[in-house]
Amino acid sequence: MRRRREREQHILDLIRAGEENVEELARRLDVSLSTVRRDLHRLSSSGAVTRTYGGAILSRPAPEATLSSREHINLQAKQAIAAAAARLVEDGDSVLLDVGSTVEALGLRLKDRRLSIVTNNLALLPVFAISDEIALTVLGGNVRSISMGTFGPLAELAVRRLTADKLFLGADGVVAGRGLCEATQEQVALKEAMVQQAASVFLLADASKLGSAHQPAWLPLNRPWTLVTDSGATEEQLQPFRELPGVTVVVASSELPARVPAGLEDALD
Amino acid sequence: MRRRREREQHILDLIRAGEENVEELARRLDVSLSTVRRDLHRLSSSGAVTRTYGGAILSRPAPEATLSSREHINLQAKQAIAAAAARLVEDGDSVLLDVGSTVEALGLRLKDRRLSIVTNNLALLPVFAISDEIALTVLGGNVRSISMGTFGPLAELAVRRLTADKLFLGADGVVAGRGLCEATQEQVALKEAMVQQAASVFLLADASKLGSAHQPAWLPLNRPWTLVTDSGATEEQLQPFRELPGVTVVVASSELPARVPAGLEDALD
DNA sequence: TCACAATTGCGCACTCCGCGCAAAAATCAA
DNA sequence: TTGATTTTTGCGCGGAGTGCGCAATTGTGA
Repeated sequence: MRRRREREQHILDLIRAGEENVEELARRLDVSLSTVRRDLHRLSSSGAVTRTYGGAILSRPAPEATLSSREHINLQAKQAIAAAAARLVEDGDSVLLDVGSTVEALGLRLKDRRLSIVTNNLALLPVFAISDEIALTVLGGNVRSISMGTFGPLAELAVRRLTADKLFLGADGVVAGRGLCEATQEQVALKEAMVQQAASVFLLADASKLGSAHQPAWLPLNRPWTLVTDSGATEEQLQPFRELPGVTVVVASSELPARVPAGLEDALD
Repeated sequence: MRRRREREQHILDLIRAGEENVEELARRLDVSLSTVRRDLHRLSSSGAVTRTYGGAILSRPAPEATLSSREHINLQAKQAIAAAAARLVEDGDSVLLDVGSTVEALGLRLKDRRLSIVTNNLALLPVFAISDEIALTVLGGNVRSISMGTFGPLAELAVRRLTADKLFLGADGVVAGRGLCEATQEQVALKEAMVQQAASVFLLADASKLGSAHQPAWLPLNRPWTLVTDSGATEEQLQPFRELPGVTVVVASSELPARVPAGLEDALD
């Protein structure tokens, strides 16, 4: 019976067109309340809608969920790195942001600053788009939904038309003397183009990435750059980087997670 | 009694940290169910949360709202146009999508198809990114948060490297013989580049746009194209377009909201 | 300390939800 | 076409969640 499928699609449309209550939906579709409830139950268990008391609304889009699952790995370390990196950015800077959850954490901390931002990180677009203090440019290209970023020839073409004061890179792994590694050559090619266009290069990598060489595509960093990592890194991990000429190492202390500063509570009203 | 304010903040935090039900909230805060319900009622009427059956979730952030407010203008007409336009797309097509709420409505209907999609419409990215049947390319450029799209030299540069079978354009106004108009030259310049790269051009415009010339930047359409509009258009509005050589007029009937074309239901799985 | 206002907890009537069951409709096979 | 099977639908019921009135409690200011 394909009527049910049609009806569920119809229900979705009606909900999209302004939140409707169960009674209204039943009247519009000329079916019983039970049927609407059953359909809504199906739609809500498939994640398309969220039930409310007496109705339903559209669920927020899925990307949130997939993002947040990755976000939660080494959350504290990433936040500490992001906080340290945010302190390296000055108002008025033009900043180039790569993909990766650590860079995303940095992006969230930059959203209220006055900056010129260029990125291929699609997850950050809604964050910056709200601000009118930020001049936002997005690199085009093919969208890889896993990493929520753009890559490929179009992205490289675009980045070569730009320059930036500061580049913040993510990586799957980083090894002193060999550079950083990623899963595909495509990702590396774009990072390489980015590196060429930036005055300063910062690599954000938590302790688990240091010395990790589990990916096949490599980008050597034959220029001065700064490694920003967290206090979970051992001295054995850090030493090789400290010895490299041109490399600066910044260790972010991951003491306390985000606490609202005293005296700010009133501003929340 | 400032305890209530504190408690409401606490409730918000708890909801933020994963959807909680009323019973759970009451237990955590060590207050009665009534109190939690009263607080939730306040929070929901102030728009901070949305009540669900037995609990509450965070309301979606404001940007959605501003989008949907635009979305709701002539909703039925836009949906009818989108439905008609969706029937013009065949599986396997490479499709170029412009910005605009009508084009967004079309995008939502294409999300489960097998297509190659190129767009500067940032609002559609989360829609397509979920699908693995869609090869998605985004045009880069400067982000205009009002229209949630990318524009400027980078976008034009990127689009000139691509071609598409079908282009679906939005517009602020369209006048027979003069073409379409937009608020800025930047928007028009990108549309012009798009038109040059597409084999077929479709302009999606509801009746309120036909004959409307309230914007200063114009793009003449000196090539065959198709106007897709809704049944709200009068014959006086349509006649000038019908008389133009090379222009096809499609009037979408806005009788019933959104019906999936027969034979497509299986593709929705 | 006392009066007043705000807040809280509880009971109650009401609404909404999910489930079981039987009728109706659609699908399939012969 | 006919009949058996599966799916869907509508209805009634018990249970869960909600909002409201009322009384008790707690905080506030004179």
